[in-house]
Amino acid sequence: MGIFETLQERGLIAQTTNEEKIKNLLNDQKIKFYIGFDPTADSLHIGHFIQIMIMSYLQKAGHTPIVLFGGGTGLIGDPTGKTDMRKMLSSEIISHNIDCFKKQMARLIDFSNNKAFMVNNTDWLSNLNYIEFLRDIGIHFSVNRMLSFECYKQRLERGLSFFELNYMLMQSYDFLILNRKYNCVLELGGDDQWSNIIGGVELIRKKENKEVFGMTFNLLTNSEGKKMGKTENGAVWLNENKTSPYGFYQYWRNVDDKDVIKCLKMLTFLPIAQINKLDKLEGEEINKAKEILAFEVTSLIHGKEIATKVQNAAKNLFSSGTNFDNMPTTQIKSDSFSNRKILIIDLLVLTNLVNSKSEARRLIAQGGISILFKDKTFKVKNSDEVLSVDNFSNGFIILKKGKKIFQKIILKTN
RNA sequence: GGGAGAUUUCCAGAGCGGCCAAAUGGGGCAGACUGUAAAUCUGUUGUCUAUGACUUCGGUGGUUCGAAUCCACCAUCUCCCA
Repeated sequence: MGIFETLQERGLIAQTTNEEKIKNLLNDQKIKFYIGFDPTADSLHIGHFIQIMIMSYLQKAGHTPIVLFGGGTGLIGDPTGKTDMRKMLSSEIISHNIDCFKKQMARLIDFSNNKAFMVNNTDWLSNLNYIEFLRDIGIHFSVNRMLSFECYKQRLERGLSFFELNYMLMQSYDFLILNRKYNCVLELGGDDQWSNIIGGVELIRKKENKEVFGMTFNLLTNSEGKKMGKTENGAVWLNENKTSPYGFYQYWRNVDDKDVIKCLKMLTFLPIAQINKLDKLEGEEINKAKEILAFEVTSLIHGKEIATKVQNAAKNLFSSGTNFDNMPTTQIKSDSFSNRKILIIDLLVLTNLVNSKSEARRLIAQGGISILFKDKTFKVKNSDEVLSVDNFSNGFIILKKGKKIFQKIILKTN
């Protein structure tokens, strides 16, 4: 079975410009392909992760990935699928973001010995001459046609600036340049990128009289069709400072029953036969599949060692073990105490478990906070309740918010 | 350039000059039930030194005992005409 079939089997492939030819290209030849990344944040998130997985698959199959950083296009912002115009970013922020992306990608993609390339489209976009660009590239794009694309239709209701409309031209131009410079013949992307991708394929056909290809991948959506990887903090980030490995693990541990198999296929390298076995699990047993999913994804991102740690931490907490290692921890200094005592509400705010004292009071009133010390659990019943230094006789206590959120509080004696 | 309209709390979207910290829905959070799932039901969802006080309804001023609500100007956006 070829690599194309592997991707297909895992439910990754959404659309292709020419399935037969792409299949042939990927299964029987060695090609260069590219995926673009917009450096709009200082960390990759789970949506990017799928793209990286795919690059990894294809690299292992002998193809050469080109990672394109949209340093130039990032200055515009992709209007696709966005209801509002994106914030414009300064070039300093963008280059910082690119550095962060590089580090994270290096985990799964081998950049040594020209096995993969990284390029930045600032290199060719920033020196463009407006008139030449219009004559050379702009002439090949029909605005009528562009506006008929689904992705722009939404924006037509809300407003789409000329500025943003150019995004498609620039992305298409990227493909043209990469084709000329690297002989890149395939552009990949999320399914929301479909129209931008065919823009490039058509441009190359018109300019170079060559046939190149495009293929998109399914976005990670849950059974209700909503994008996955969103939390109250915005996204599930790959950077450990933005989403802790423990939080990352927990996100996947808690996915809906209906989404586990899909996630296993799309986000792990687990053999399909093994996934099919897990698919047979029912009822409570599905939790096993979730554990595997969480472990596999976490180890791909944070490494096996950390994944093992956080998995143990989670297991211990939820099976009421007594091992509190490797869970999210906050240190507090003893000078946060007055008279060797601290209000529990204040502690909750201090540890960022809540955003305000009002929220803390509300939670306590609804019975959502408990404290664990000296191996016993106490529900906090009153917002006047106080914790004293003596309660830290083990050196720490555990704060519990709701059923799943734990925080270990270490008393730092300074 | 001319005209019409909009801007409300996380989002959508009500809002009569006093009874508006602001309806309703979504989302979030918590409780019950569970399997660290879903569904369902309940509560909650500006802040604080907390039965009261304070700060919010694009911005700045004004009218008024009193303004999210009225007026003026500014900003942004949408629509119609050129």
